[in-house]
Amino acid sequence: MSRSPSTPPTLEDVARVAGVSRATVSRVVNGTRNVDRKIQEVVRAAIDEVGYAPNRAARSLVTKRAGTIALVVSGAGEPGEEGAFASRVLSDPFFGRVASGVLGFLRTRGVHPVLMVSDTERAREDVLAFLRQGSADGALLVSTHAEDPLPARLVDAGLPAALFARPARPMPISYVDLDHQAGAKLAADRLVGRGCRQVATISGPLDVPASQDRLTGFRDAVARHGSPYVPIAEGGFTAGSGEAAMERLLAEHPGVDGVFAANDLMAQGALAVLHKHGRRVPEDVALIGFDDSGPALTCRPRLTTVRQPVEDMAAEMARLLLDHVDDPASPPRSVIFEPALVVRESA
Amino acid sequence: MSRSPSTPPTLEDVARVAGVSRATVSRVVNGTRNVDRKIQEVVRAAIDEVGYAPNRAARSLVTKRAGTIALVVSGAGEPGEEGAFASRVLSDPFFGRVASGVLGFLRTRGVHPVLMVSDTERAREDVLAFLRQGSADGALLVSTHAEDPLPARLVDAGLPAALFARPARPMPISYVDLDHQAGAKLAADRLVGRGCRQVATISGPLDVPASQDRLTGFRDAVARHGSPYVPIAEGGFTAGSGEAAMERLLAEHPGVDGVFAANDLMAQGALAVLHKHGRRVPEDVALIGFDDSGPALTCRPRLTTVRQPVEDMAAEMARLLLDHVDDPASPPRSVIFEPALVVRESA
DNA sequence: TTGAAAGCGCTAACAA
DNA sequence: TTGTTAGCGCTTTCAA
Repeated sequence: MSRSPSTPPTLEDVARVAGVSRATVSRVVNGTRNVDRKIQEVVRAAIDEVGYAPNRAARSLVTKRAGTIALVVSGAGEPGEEGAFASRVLSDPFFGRVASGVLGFLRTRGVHPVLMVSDTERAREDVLAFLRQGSADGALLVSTHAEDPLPARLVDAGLPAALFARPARPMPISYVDLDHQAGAKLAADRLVGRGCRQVATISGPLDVPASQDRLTGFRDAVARHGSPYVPIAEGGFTAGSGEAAMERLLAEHPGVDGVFAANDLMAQGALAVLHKHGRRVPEDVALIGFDDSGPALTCRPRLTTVRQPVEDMAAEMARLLLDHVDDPASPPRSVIFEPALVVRESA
Repeated sequence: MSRSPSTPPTLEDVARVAGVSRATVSRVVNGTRNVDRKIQEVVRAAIDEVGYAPNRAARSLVTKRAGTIALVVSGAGEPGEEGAFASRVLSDPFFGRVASGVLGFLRTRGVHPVLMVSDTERAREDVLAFLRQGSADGALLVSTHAEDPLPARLVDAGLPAALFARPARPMPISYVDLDHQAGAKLAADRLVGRGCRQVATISGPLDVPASQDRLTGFRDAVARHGSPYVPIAEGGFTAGSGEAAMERLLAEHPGVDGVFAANDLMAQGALAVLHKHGRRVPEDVALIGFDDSGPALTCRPRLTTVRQPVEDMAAEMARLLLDHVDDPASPPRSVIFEPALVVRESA
C-alpha cells in the first residue's frame, strides 16, 4: 500500500521502483515477449506496489486507437419532440438486445461502446466529429429510419462503420441482417397451415427495407398457398400504431382470421384491439408477431412470433466493425441470419 | 476541398496554412479571448480548408479530462447466465429512460457516456480500471442489486461517481432518488379512496432500499386509513415474478380487492393472473403500478401508476457527477424527486 | 496579442 | 534481452 499521490503513477514511477527502463515496463504491461522472467516479476510487483494503470490518452496518442467505438441509434426525431426519440428507441427492448449483444462481444476485446443518438443534423455532425477526433475507432449503426443520411456520410468520410440492417440504398458498407422474407414465410405457412382463410398483415413503415421484405415475403408465401390478395395496414413499429392498424383491418375486412404483424409491439397493440372487439385469439383470429422480444412473453395469450437472433447479429456486427478497423483495406462484408418460428399461444 | 491525406490534419497543418503558430490556432479552437478578430477568421478558414478536428487523445493527455463518463448498469448476474443480465436490464424500459435522460443532459456539455455492465467481479474490475486509466472522468451507476459492492469500491478509490438510488449502506457519494414512500402513499390513498377494503402489495426485492421504502410507505398509509394488516408477496421487478406473486396473493387472500405492485412490469404480470382467474380490473380488483413505463400504456386496462420523473432524475444525476468532476473537493449531494399519480383505467 | 518551447504518458524504432 | 530516444498532437506557461 502507498499514500495516495496527488497524481496517478506513471510508467516512469513503476520503472524507478522496479529498477528498469520505461520501455521494459511498457513491454511487460503489453505482454510483449522478450522480457526476462525474473524482470517480469519484479516489474509486476512494482506495478502492484504503486497501483499503476496505463493512461489511455497517452496510449491512444501513439497507437492511434481509441479502444472505443460509437454505438449509434440513428433516426429522425419529429422536429421539436426534444429527446422523445431517444427515450422511445432506448426503451425499445429490441435496442436492449442489440446493446447486450454488442457489449457481450466487445467485452472480450477490451473495447467499449459509447452510446450516441443521432436524430438531428446537429447530432449527426456530433457523431462524425466524434469519429474524426479519433474518440472512437468506428461506428455501429442501428437505424430506425430509411432515409437516414448517416451511413452515406460515414462512407464518404472514410470512417469505419457497420450497420444493423441493409441500407436503403446500396453502398460499400458492412452490415448484418436477417432473411426477413424467410421469416415472413414462416409466419405465412403457420397461419395458412392452421387453417386461416383470410389472412392480413400489419406492416412496418414501408420505406424501411426490412418492412418491405417482410411484406413481400408474406405476400409471396400466401400467394403460393393460393391466395393472391393480402390486405395490409401500415404501422410504425409501435404498439399504438399496431392498434390503429388493427382497427383499420377489422373495419375493412371483418372476416380476417389470421394476422401477421411485422413486430411484437404492433402485435401487442393488435391483440388489445382484437380483445376489445371480442375476437378470441387464436380461435377467431390467429396472430403472429416478429422479433421475439419481451412483450411477446408478457402478452396474453403469449405471442407466436418470428425470432431474430438479435444478440448474435449484434455481436457479428461488432466483429465486422473491429475487423474493418484492424484492416481498413478489407472490403465491406455482409452476414445474413436465419429466423426461426417460436410457437406459443397466439397462433 | 483537399485530397484525402493518409494522416488527419493537425494543429500544425492549420497553423502552416493560416500562417500563424500552433498556439494561436489552439486559442481560437478553444475560444480563448485575446486573439485578433482578423486572425481568428484566417484561422477558421484554414481549419475548414484542411478539415481539421482536434485529436481527443492528445487533448486529454494534457487536460487530464477524458470527456466521457461511464454509464454503468450494475447488478448480480446469476452465475453462468452469461450475458442474460445485460440483456434483461438493457431491455428494461426503465433503463432506456435513464439512458435517455443522461444522454439529453450530456449532449449539451460535450460529454459522452460509455455503456458498461458490471455483473461479475471481473466486470467490476473492468469498470474500476477503466476509470483509473482516465478513460472516463467518472461513473454513473444504476444498481439493480442492494449488495452491489461497486459504489463502495468507487468511493474507496476516490473516483467520482453518482448513483441513481440511495445506496444500501450510507456512504459519501452523490445520488438522486425518488420519495418512494410518498409514491406508495399516493397508491394507498387511491386504492382506499375508491373503496377497496382488502388491499395487498407485490413488493420488489426486499434487500433493495427502494422496495423497502415503497412497502413501508404503503403500509403506513393504509394503516392511517385504519387497516393495520397488509398482505405482501415479494417479487423481483420482472413480469414473471409479478405473476407468481399475484398467484400467491390470490391463493392466500382470495378476497383481495386492491393491489399495489412496486413496478409496472410486475403489475403487468399480476394483470395477466387476475384475468386468468376471471377477476375484472378494476371492478373486482383495482391495480396500481409504479414507474409509468411503456408497459403501463400497452396493458389492457391501461395501468394507473405512480410516475417517477426518471429522465429528469437521470439528468440530475449526470449533473451531480459533472459538478463533482469539475470540483472534486465539493461534498457529495443528494437530490430527492417527488412522484405523481397517473390515473388511468386499472384503479 | 502572439510565438517558442516544454511537457502530458506512452509506444516503437533503433542501438547496445 | 534491455535501454535510449524520438515523437504522437495538444495545451499552457513564459517571453517577447
